[in-house]
Amino acid sequence: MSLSRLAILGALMERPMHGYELRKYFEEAQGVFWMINYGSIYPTLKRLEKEGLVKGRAEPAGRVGGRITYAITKKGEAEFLRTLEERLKKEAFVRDEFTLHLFFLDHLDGGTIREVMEKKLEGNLAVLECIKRLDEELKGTLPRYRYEAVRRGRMHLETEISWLKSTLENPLEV
Amino acid sequence: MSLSRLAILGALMERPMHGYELRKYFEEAQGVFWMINYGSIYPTLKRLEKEGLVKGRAEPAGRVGGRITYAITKKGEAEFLRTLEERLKKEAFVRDEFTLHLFFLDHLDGGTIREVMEKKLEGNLAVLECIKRLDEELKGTLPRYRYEAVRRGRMHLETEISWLKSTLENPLEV
DNA sequence: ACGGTCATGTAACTCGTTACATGATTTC
DNA sequence: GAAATCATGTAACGAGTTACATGACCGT
Repeated sequence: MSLSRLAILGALMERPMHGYELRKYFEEAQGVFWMINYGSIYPTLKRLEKEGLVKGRAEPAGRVGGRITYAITKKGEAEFLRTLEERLKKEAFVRDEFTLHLFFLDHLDGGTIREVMEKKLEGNLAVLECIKRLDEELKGTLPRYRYEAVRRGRMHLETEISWLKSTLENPLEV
Repeated sequence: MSLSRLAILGALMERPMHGYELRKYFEEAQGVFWMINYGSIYPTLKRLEKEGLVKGRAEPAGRVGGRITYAITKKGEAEFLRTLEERLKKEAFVRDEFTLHLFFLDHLDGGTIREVMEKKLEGNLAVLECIKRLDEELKGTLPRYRYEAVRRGRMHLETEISWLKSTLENPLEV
């Protein structure tokens, strides 16, 4: 099962939603970490419904062009739990794009490298602020592992920032 | 330009290689962080050659089924540098699969969660050992940013391990 | 009456993975 | 001479992104 399918089922485990709402949900709940496009949402919902994992109903009923709210079915719940466990158990190889870029960075000139690093640092500091706010706001209200996800994200961001700073402090001697 | 294309060009910036050798190169140089499949290598090499970014020659010449060694061209070098810079400059959104899983972890039972976390911890500790060895072996011999890539990988691994440990120490009270 | 945002959808495309097929060369 | 590894390739598939198209509803 694809990540998008799992993500949608997972969101619907919480409450029924329509397509547009799913997008909002991911933007608000974890937009910093993970996102899904409309181009994935609607086809995936259709397919999930055909397989009986979710059930859609027009709401308000009969309105043309109105929204379709999808709820997860019993079968969908079982499938979600099974898949989540399965995915967690098989070690996923993480292809880190930035690490690959880093391996080739020596080919670029010092000025470009510095510029890129500074921009990354800036971006990461902004995201960190965002996560800290999330953390403050949501502390205590979140389920255990949802909070752990935020904490983990924050820790990795802080590590990245610390690495960027130490790298910037020791510029490449030419 | 796709990641695979960039990766292949980047490897060929170092020295000419044939397909099989490229795979070995990534396994040895950065297998912990990044990998490429044969299913990507050969078609990509062909396409790169058609575009004049690399040049292949049979070696030893004329042998049937023998290897084809590819070297990067001037055009390829220019394209590689341009693309690397371009990619670095546009902020890439990182879709972290494990974070998504984490957001849904509360749906699983405590035993399964513990099992998964322990396995992750074990796996990460093994990879850390591997990176530490790399670090020791290669310290001083690596170009600046290639070494930074290793150091960064190590730092993030240590962060992940520390997060896993602290999470395991505070089991979910049921 | 206009702009914004709510809301659904499709088509074309790129990318990458997996599995398979083939055969040469080396090593024991 | 058998097994391992070197070496190249293809076909089918699955997943995700981007861009586009359409139209309703709401506030000012």
